[in-house]
Amino acid sequence: MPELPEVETVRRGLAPAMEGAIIARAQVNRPDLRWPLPERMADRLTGRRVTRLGRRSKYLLADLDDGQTLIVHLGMSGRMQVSGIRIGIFHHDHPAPAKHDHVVLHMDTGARITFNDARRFGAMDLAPTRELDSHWLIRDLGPEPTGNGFSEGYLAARLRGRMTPIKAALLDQRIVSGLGNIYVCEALHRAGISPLRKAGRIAPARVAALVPVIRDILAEAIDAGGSSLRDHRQADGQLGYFQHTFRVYGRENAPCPTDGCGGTVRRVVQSGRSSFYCPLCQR
DNA sequence: ATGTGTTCCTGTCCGC
DNA sequence: TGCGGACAGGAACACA
Repeated sequence: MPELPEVETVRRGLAPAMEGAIIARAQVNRPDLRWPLPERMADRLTGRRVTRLGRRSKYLLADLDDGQTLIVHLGMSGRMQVSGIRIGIFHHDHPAPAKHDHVVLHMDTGARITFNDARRFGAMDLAPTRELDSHWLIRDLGPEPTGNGFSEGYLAARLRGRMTPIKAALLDQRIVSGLGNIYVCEALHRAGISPLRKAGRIAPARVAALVPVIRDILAEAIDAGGSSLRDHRQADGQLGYFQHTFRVYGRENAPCPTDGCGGTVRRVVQSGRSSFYCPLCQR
């Protein structure tokens, strides 16, 4: 499900309920998600104060006061929802336990953080905070697309000589981390680049143009609270609304929204995943 | 090294 | 209303 904007949206919603609060009780309802959960996870979380809730790529990172960090990935269908706190004038009551509520953190403030993941492609691990950069899930990640490391020069260098389609290259988390199927489709449309084009065969000026396009689209999506198709919810349960601005994703056979283009959005499957694009204005 | 297809799991939707 | 198949926002893994 979630790509960088959805994870960042969730992080922002969870932070007020988690940062500074103590995990009074960690409820772990099954031994595994995509992989086994950490050994004795409930014991190791109980009594710990969350000092900071960060994010790297699509990973949420909850730093704890004992030098460990809880790493959380939402996979395709994962949600992290907060209850038992007041947001503005609204009080979010605790919901009834639901199917696929795999981990629940009961905070000492009365807040509750529920990790629900039907498909169980999500993951959690615990690792020393100072060793996070060398953690096997983190170490090979490319730069954050919103950061300085993701520059026109960097991207050009990473794409040079690559015969793989640009679609696959942008989905490769080692090249740039945080993009997924939706935002790659949308960014390529805005940049006028076909998802089928070989990554190493894009004119330098067009590669350069891709960088600000990706930055802008992610920033806009975060502002909109992410994109809610099936699973994504903000931490307070609200829907994101960036999906209403999709130009091509999920719009097979719709007219291309580019001014004066007149093309029709097509869907093709690339390495097992749908790509939506306009064959007229994306070359 | 690089590129591609398969796999994990559950839920939903669509056509018959 | 039921049933089968396609498809879903991710990404590790096996293999050519």
